[in-house]
Amino acid sequence: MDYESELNESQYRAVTTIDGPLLIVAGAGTGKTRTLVYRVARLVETGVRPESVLLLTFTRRAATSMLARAASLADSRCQRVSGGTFHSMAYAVLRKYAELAGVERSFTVLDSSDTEDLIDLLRRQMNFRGKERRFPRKRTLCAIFSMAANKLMPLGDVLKRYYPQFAREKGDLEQLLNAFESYKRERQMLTYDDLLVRLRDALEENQELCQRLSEQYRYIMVDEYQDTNRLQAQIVRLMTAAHDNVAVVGDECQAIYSFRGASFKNMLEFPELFPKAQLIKLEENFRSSQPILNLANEIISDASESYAKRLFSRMTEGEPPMLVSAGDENEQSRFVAERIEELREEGVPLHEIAVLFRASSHSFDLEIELGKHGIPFRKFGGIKFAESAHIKDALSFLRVALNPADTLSWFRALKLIDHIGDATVQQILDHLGIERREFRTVRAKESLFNRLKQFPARASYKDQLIKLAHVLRTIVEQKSPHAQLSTVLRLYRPILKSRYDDYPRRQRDLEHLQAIAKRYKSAAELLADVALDPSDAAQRDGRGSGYVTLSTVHSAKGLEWNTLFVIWMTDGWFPSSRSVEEFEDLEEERRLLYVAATRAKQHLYFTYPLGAYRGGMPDAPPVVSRFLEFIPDTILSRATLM
DNA sequence: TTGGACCGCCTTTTT
DNA sequence: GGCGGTCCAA
Ligand SMILES: Nc1ncnc2c1ncn2[C@@H]1O[C@H](COP(=O)(O)OP(=O)(O)OP(=O)(O)O)[C@@H](O)[C@H]1O
Repeated sequence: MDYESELNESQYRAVTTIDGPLLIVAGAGTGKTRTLVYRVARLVETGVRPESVLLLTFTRRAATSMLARAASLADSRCQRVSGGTFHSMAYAVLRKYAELAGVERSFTVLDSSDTEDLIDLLRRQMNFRGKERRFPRKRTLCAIFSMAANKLMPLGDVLKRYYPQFAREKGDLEQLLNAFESYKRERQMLTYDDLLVRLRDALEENQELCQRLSEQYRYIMVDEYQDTNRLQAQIVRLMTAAHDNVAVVGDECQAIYSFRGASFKNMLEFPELFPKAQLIKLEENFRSSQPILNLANEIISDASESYAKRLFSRMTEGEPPMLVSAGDENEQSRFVAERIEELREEGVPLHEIAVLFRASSHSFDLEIELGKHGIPFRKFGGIKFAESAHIKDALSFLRVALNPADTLSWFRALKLIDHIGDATVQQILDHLGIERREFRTVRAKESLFNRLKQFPARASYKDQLIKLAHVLRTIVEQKSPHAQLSTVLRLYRPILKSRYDDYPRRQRDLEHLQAIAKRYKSAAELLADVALDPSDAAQRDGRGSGYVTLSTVHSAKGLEWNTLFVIWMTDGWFPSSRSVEEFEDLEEERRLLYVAATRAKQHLYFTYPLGAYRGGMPDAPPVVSRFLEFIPDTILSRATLM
């Protein structure tokens, strides 16, 4: 391939600078992703073993599509390059080198709702209630603990800095954290954060592992480096100990994940971690027309911590972005739907159109309206398939069968039976001796599940409990996750119907889950994939092109569309009213809007409803987002729907 | 011990 | 409009 004609001069330099540490700093749409794709292709073409190249991205979806592009551009061997998120890579490494890393190979991955449930369970057991003071709720607890892990900060510092209102609970929180950590360790459960922490610890403590990993991965690339955290930076440093071959790309203006412990300071600190680092800047935007970039520059130039970059493009022609005020929410939805219909008639393919919003619930009304207009759409972000209750219910049986020490899943499965609550589950687990023994072999598991039938059960739930025991026994013997799910569903379907009014929808989800399960040979793989990728696993199939994309701005990162709508540009919604108090939070909202605006290639609309609607800023009439309010008409034209 | 009724608080972004 | 906590009947 002729790399020089496909890339501009600095991109070409980034692609051909192969050895040693490299920091690529670049604005939106300047070809960072393209550069990484070509860099992968180039490495493979010059004879580097594809398996020794590692591409770390923000979602697994991004990695898959980048590798597919590299393969189609150059060499099909690019498909064999290792790609994924830090978390999926950590999972793979911990499984592969379980002994060296000091974990059981059969460890369970807890997704965020499992983690919340576990913390809730422990909090209740430790009984912090009854106190006058308010104790943080489970979501907040997870966020606090996660922040400490990802920012490498002691709990006390996290409290002082981000949660001063709970600083007085430090003692109790530390106690809870300790209980949480030992509970997970005893049962070989790893949260998302643990995947990274345990990998880091293993790399630090075990020279051999460190050595073997740096040999396995000779060339490492990290996309979206501005949204990595310090823990991830440590991992990158340790994994490249033997060769320093690492290229990271990022844009400080697009840092939008600080709520998850990420910090764009990683970009600034990269040269300290890798003193030999070369710096390459990409400046020309290839995505958007200049009028769109003018608006983006305007949004970000108001930033109080002024970023020096200004985006420019050779596509100087184009209409300026438009700000449209609607009477109420539904008028906003109708405007978007009707405009999409017009575009469709003009021949714009639906996959070149997207609607973005700050929070996933903001699109509910639009979803109904698009339905009425017969416009197919797909939604990204928000509630995840794998985190809905019915999917977790069904999978909890597979988890128990795989790892009977997974008490969390026992609670979930047993409590599906009427008249069994927390107390009864605990009695059952005591009866089974779950906490004391190990159950690895099929034999041991079978006799365990048989013992379930001998539990002195009350008449009110005895029959159901025996059925459940039978289901568990059966699925231990079954190999394929598809067959196992069929067994589970025989028990679970009636329960589903009695519990949920909207069971037809949920039943369809379960059928979908079964279809997904067909792709897997073992329950362990299925469960890991579902946990590591709670939304994608369900959406991987059928990447058709005949639909409009609806997405949170966060999930739209790195993507681009010809025509873009950003809805709910009402102050209090975007920026979110919860982020306007703290300066740093507000700046992150601004960067978020910058990310949104720079997704558009040619047409960009912002809409906001004027009609009174509760929420956002209570008791105040809705006004347009402070980020757009004072932008001159020449840069952002205005229209009102009537 | 479970589960239903009631009340008050909070409401985001994701691996 | 949902979730978490509390109170009470069965
Ligand atoms: N040298 C080039 N010649 C032609 N088109 C290019 C070139 N570089 C990038 N592009 C195109 O510009 C668009 C933006 O590129 P890309 O997605 O790689 O940018 P990015 O820096 O990753 O963007 P962002 O950070 O905003 O997600 C893509 O459509 C890409 O194909």
